[in-house]
Amino acid sequence: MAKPDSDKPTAGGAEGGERSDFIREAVREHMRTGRFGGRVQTRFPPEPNGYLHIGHAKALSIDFGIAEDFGGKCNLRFDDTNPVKEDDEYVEAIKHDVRWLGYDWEDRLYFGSDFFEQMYDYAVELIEKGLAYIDDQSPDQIRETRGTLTAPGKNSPCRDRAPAENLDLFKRMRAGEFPDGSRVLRAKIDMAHPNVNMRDPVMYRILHAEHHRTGEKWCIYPMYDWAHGLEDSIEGVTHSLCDLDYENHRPLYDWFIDAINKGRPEPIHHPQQIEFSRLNITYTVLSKRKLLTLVEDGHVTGWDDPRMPTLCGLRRRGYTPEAIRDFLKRIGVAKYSGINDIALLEHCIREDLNKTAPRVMAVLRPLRVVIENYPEDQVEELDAINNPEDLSTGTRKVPFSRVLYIERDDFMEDPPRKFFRLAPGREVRLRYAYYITCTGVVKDEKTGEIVELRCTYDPATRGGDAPDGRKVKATMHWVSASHAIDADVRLYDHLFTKEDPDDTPEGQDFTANLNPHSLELVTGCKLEPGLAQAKPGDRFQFERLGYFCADSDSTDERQVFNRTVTLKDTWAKVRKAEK
RNA sequence: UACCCGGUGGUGUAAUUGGUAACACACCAGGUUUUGGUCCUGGCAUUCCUGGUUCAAGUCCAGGCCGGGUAGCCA
Repeated sequence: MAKPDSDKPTAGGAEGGERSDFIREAVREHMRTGRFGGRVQTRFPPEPNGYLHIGHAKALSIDFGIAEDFGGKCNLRFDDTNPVKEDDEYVEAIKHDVRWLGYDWEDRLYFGSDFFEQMYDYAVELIEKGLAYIDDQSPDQIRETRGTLTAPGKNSPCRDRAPAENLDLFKRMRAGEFPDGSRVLRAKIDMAHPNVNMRDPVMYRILHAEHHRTGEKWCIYPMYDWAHGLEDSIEGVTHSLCDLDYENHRPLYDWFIDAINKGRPEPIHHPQQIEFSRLNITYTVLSKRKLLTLVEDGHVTGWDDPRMPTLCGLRRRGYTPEAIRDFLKRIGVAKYSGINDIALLEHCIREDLNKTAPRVMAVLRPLRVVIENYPEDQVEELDAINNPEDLSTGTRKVPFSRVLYIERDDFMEDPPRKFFRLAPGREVRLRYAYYITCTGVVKDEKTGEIVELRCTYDPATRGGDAPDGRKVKATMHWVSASHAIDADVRLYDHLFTKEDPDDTPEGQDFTANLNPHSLELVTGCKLEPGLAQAKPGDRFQFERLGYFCADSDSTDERQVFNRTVTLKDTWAKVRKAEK
């Protein structure tokens, strides 16, 4: 399906959906004029040399999204033209991430290396037409004679080699007669071209390396610029969507196809490349090189560290595919290279999880509370709502007893004006339980640290409502001390302290802006007992704190949770404003 | 001082393709609330500049200013 010749105008959604951006507009115009026979075919072309990150997800959402909007198809194609960097391990990881995000390439999985033979034949055609030549210069010589951005380059002494000799040399290159780096095949374009990419670019280099798919079959490998457009052409891709980096390369891709088609009875398919700006997010780096540095230098624990913007990192952090796709939809597509506020991503995950994550009570920094007038051995099972945004998820029972834990932050001995929570003599509500009043503070004699609160409860307020209608200013979460389970919780914050991590003093790199507090490990947390059943990947809202995701590091004795994102916190804002 | 591409609020996008600036996030101010969450209401831009065409310009034209990218046998 959607092969070059199945040119049936695409049905349903062929209007291009309700979304409007400059690419969809162009495709719509192509549909109107019949440019590609009413066909839309895209592709997502990662190189299998690393893990996908949210920037790739933007490309994914454009490639698959536009195909879907116009009733077309999107291929998954691995661009594997550099055997020394690529590996099967990445192929599998990438496929997994693409599927996780919710995109389906069906049976259209391709590898650039599947087309090596065809590309070789095209190269032979160019040589025969005198449009490509073998250059014996060294890499250094080629670089030196390329010229600069403002000065033209110089012709290679090999440039006017006869086609027959070029062909012979090219065949011998393939046959393995020459060592790595000794020769290359170059396109014969123009060494004085103002676009440096057009100064006789290298098409093939000699690389005696084992390829993850073709093994030892080849010892010459096509350069990306030569291969990429041909892969698109062979697959019948109508719209080659890519980021702005390749804008200056488009004339070259067009030149290659035109050169192949020159004098050819059956011209090969000529895709239309359209470039969009890549994703930038505040407090984040999104380049493979920088992400690799973070991993290799141990600034994070790995590619799936929950602070990483990789898809595996975001997944472990607790992000949902829905939230990521929603974010990508909201930021749109354009050519302007701006920077997106990470707050929007956080908004998207909150919005998703608010509707879907079960609420539970978890005390991160426990403060012991004894309800003095509550019977010593009594335990009550109280009803708690699982999700007030989705009552169909029902209720659960949580145990209440004489000794509880509350959050240390929820008590202040000497509270400022706007602090609504517990304080000496003050009454608050324990969620789904009772009103309690603080009657005493127990301190460590040596350190002065508060170790326990003494409180009384009002039995008439069971469930959290006062029959006399009296109000409290705060409702707090809690757990029963004897029933709670233990957990470690990882609190994550932005990986960098600057919106633009590259904004550094002279001589320093982006790692100078690493946030030393991007991970805070909190041990000895107390969770409501039901959480013992949580499985890695399960997401919850810890009431009043944020959204958390059970981590694979959890053991039978101790659950481990990662904080996906905090709840919006106006109290934190108030405190910050008063500082 | 070469070539390519951009410029609409704090941020990212929109504007029936020439008809009087919209949406979201952020921020600020209120309301509701058994989560200081959610939800609701209100506030927040003379579209980089200067000229021109036009009844009418964010949209078209000219010049300028500013920003990004480009010199791998990487992709």
